Amino acid sequence: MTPVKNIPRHKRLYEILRKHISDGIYREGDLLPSENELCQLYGMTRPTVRQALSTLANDGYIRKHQGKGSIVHNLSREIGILSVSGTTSAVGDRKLKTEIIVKPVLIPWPDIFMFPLSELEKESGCIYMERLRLLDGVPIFYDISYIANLNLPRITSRQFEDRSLFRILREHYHIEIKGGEQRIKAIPASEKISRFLHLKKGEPVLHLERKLETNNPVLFLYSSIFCNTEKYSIFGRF
Amino acid sequence: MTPVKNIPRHKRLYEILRKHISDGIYREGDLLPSENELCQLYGMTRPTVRQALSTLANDGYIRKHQGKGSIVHNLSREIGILSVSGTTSAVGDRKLKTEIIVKPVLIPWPDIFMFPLSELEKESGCIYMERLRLLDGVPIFYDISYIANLNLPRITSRQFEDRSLFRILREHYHIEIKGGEQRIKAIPASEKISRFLHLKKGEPVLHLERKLETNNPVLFLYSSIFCNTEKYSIFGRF
DNA sequence: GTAATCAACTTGTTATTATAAGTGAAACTA
DNA sequence: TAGTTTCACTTATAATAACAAGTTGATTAC
Repeated sequence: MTPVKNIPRHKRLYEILRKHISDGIYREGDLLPSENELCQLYGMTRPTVRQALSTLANDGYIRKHQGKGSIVHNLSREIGILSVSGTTSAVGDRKLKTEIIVKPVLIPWPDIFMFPLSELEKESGCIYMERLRLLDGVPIFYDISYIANLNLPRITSRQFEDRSLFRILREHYHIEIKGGEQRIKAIPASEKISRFLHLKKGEPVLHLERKLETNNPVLFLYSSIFCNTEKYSIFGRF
Repeated sequence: MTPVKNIPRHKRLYEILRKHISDGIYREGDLLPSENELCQLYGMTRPTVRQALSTLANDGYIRKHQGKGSIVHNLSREIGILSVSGTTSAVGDRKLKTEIIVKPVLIPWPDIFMFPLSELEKESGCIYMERLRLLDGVPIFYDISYIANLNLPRITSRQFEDRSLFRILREHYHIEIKGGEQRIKAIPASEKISRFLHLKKGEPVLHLERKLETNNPVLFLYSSIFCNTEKYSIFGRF
């Protein structure tokens, strides 16, 4: 199997440029090479290049200006979980450490769940886990994940310590996140949450309920995330 | 002045389809006409149609499936201020009533501001206003807006009651929102905020700090928004 | 009846070509 | 000098073409 070269060219260019931006080869405010230059550089035609640039712009890495060029716009490095977009999650994984609180277990779905579930999902049961994510040692996210138990053999016995859940799903099960929806609220911290996030009970906590869609049209990831936004903000772009 | 027909075809198709989805002509789960059918229907070629569909997909109105078609995905009707994208704001303006608390006034910028300001902005002063936005009579948003006083004659004397700020800027000043960034936090309600949002002091409030970019590269809109998320959530898609 | 195959449909990818429109700086004019 | 025009460059829009790849349902073979 040669899974390498089947990636479309515009996606490959997207990844190259995104990496260059992340790595600082192109820096904030820089003008990217013009579309025609990119065509020459990477041996593609303009529609292909434009598709890559359009995705980059959509993900907030660049901003396009007619008559001027594409300007790098990478100042998003707060906590970017709002944008999972694209093939790789835009989170700065570097300093974000993950602690498993409840290892993946197979349980029945909760009676009342934050999103409606399909029959198929209900039947197959739910893989459940709880994780705490720390930034520079400070607990920031308390993350409760739910996944339907659909064609995910041995997932409950995998090592989640360092790798992100997304990466495991991609590398072992060829599951890619395609998009999703979320609800955001400000709520008072419960006893449990306040303990994990080092807050007083009742203090404001950001609560996200997310449903992520995958390339498998019947498989969704659900998560309920509690954020301590005392020191950090959630950052988003649109 | 004939500002009508200069709108590109893909944008026009985008607006048509978006309206049809909003109006319920195409309903949740429906399959949109195929790309080739849309070509025939509206007399366009496939790249043009595809661009419109791509924007729709990006804004969350449809979801595309290779080999299958484009499926309407309109279940976003919570409070969609997270996505300003496109030519019109995706907010359900219908039931959202606006109350002016502080009419637009020209003031100097606050000494400490939530975003860094350019010299040009600092010099020109700041148009300031406060608005309360109610959904079905319940106060949901407390909205503090800041705009640099750049080529916006007579804006402090305009009627903001019903129309949205965005619409006024578009219709009178040809200013379009192109994108932006925002920070989200959960904070305890201050005395003032709790009064306006009908909450107790200290109760959790969602706080958004937004910087919106416009088609004028030196003009930005800033706003600080406090949301009562007790009954409603902020809804987003990605 | 069941399973495999195929055909007709869908969107995805890519190349080619042409023209429009915005930007910015150099050249030109008053 | 100050203002204007022009030009070379950028991205935006749009049509045309061909083939790849995923989906679905009907047909066929067993």
